[in-house]
Amino acid sequence: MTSSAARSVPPPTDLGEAMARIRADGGRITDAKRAVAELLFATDRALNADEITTAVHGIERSVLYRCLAQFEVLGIVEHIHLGHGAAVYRRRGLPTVPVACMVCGSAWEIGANETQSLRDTVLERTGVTLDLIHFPLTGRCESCQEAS
Amino acid sequence: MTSSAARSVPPPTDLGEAMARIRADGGRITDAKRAVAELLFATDRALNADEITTAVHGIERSVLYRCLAQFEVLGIVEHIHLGHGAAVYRRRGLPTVPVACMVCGSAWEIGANETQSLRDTVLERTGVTLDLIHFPLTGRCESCQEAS
DNA sequence: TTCTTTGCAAAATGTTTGCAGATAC
DNA sequence: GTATCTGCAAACATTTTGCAAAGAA
Repeated sequence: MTSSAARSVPPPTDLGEAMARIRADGGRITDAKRAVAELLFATDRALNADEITTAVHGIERSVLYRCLAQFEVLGIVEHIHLGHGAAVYRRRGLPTVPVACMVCGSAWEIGANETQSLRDTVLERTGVTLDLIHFPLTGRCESCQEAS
Repeated sequence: MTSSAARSVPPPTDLGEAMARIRADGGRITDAKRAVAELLFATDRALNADEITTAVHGIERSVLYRCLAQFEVLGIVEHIHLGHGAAVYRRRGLPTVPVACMVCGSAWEIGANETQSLRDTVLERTGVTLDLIHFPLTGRCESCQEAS
């Protein structure tokens, strides 16, 4: 495996392209990888390691993390820290960014295009090209805001 | 200690007001609390537990975390997860939000006022009132962007 | 056949908790 | 005097690592 550049590569358009990318990098297609990839390509929801482990019927934890790490390096998946707990994983290329309430933990998504003006501002001020994926946009949801 | 509402309370304007707030809540002013609070009020930089421990000359780790937790409940400090490592803590009321490069870990700040249009959009779309403090705005800095 | 992957156990990290004795007020 | 705080040790949750055996191409 020739660990490559991750986020610079475009996301794969489908499961087949994802598998091909693993092969092209010298990786092998195993039951574990196929199952995890199929799961993540079958939904737009971001899943945590527990959820994936359950869905993939008892894949070993370290194996799961290693598959996900490989997928991330290859630009196939990305992970998000929604809050203080476990990270969640989703396939790359989804056009939304996460929004989370830091009080109750509820999560939403908004279109990445809606963040354009902030991205312009931050690029100008800091040189940072935002992706807004690794961590959610954080605040308080309506009910938690009222409750305070 | 009558654990109160945290983020809803305005930040204390200075160290004295912070100490008064602890007292008012039934807390005691100890050497540890005074030292940690003085440190955080003496700088605008967000510090992690290691840095605070060093600066406060060997305060016990669990005591430090308990002080910080109490300060957060009282609206005196806030913590930020800049990346995958330890959280950083700063006094509340600073008018900036963190921006971080997820590749190299470098961090910047931008004025909270510069995020107004995003805050309007997210409030309208999701009902979430953003604070953008708990997690940084994430992306790739200029050099990491070029390197990819 | 060769290099990658698995499965298990153990480590690492950062933070939290339980508890007995010390301390603030 | 009494509730809060400290200091220590142990637990905790999530993720990472080392290694020998199994598996993919």
